[in-house]
Amino acid sequence: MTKKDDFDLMLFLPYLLNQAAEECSVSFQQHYKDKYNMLRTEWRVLFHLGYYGDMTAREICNRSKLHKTKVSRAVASLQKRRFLTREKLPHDRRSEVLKLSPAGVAAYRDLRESALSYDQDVTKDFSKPEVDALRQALLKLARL
Amino acid sequence: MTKKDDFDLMLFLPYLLNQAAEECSVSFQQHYKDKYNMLRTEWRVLFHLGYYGDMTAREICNRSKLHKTKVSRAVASLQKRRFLTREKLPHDRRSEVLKLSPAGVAAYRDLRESALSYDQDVTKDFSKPEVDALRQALLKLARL
DNA sequence: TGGTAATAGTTGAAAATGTAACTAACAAGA
DNA sequence: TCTTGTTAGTTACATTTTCAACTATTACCA
Repeated sequence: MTKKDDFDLMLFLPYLLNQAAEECSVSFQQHYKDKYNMLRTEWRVLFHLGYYGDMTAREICNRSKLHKTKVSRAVASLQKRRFLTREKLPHDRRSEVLKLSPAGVAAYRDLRESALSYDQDVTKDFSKPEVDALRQALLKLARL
Repeated sequence: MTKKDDFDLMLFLPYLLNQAAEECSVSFQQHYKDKYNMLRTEWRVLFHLGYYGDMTAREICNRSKLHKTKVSRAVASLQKRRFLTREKLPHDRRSEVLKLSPAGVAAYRDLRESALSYDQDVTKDFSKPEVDALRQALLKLARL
């Protein structure tokens, strides 16, 4: 019980992934948290809309794997702060297309810059092939 | 706004890490959640004690980077369910050594097996060097 | 048609988390 | 000793998240 089985906690993937993800998430937070007063889920929604273009909440759920209640609340909050607008679809009035407002687009563009430079900064201690391999591995693990 | 900047959301590290970590965490959850009714923080504490041996809450915080309130609550909960005991240190009565009870050890051993086989399963589509590289990269990102 | 099932999205209550303030114990210098 | 500062850990309160139930709308099919 003192140490060493044939299992190294430090190298256990879910644990390691969580540690790395937390570290990155927390340090990236400052970019959107203070400046735009956004939560993690909110900037994710913003990024999806900014990057992929207009879509419904359901589509965001599918792509991001965020739960629909989380998305629903993030959307409500972004709307209240005029970062996006919603519009019922004429042929299916259950769903609504979400569109970024000009302010939303501006915030997206700004945060995209932050993200880009953050990404460069966090990967600067890796070689190009290392980073590519890492991203591919993560994509596979995330089942994307 | 429609697509393609010189930034790929899908490859943004904090996002990708989060997706991969979520996927793994959620799918590993079933092992400790249903069987032992534990939360993520709780099995983490259990694993630390099981793997590294008896230690104080503070030491768990340092190693795991979990916040002390989280650890405090996890410890309280594990104690209530008789997975561990606490004992004040004679020379510094602020801190307490945490020790797994026999039930705690049993749970740890059982979950360690699950973890081991889960880890093997999730990495089975990678070559050995790939997995090693991945773990090293994650260790670096997590600043461990 | 009418009836059942499925889907998009919202809401309320319960559980979990984060933040800050707190208690208790120690430390160290005047 | 007294005062100030630090550390281990807990608690209270506000914010988030989760889960399940809900509304409204569409889909299917007898």
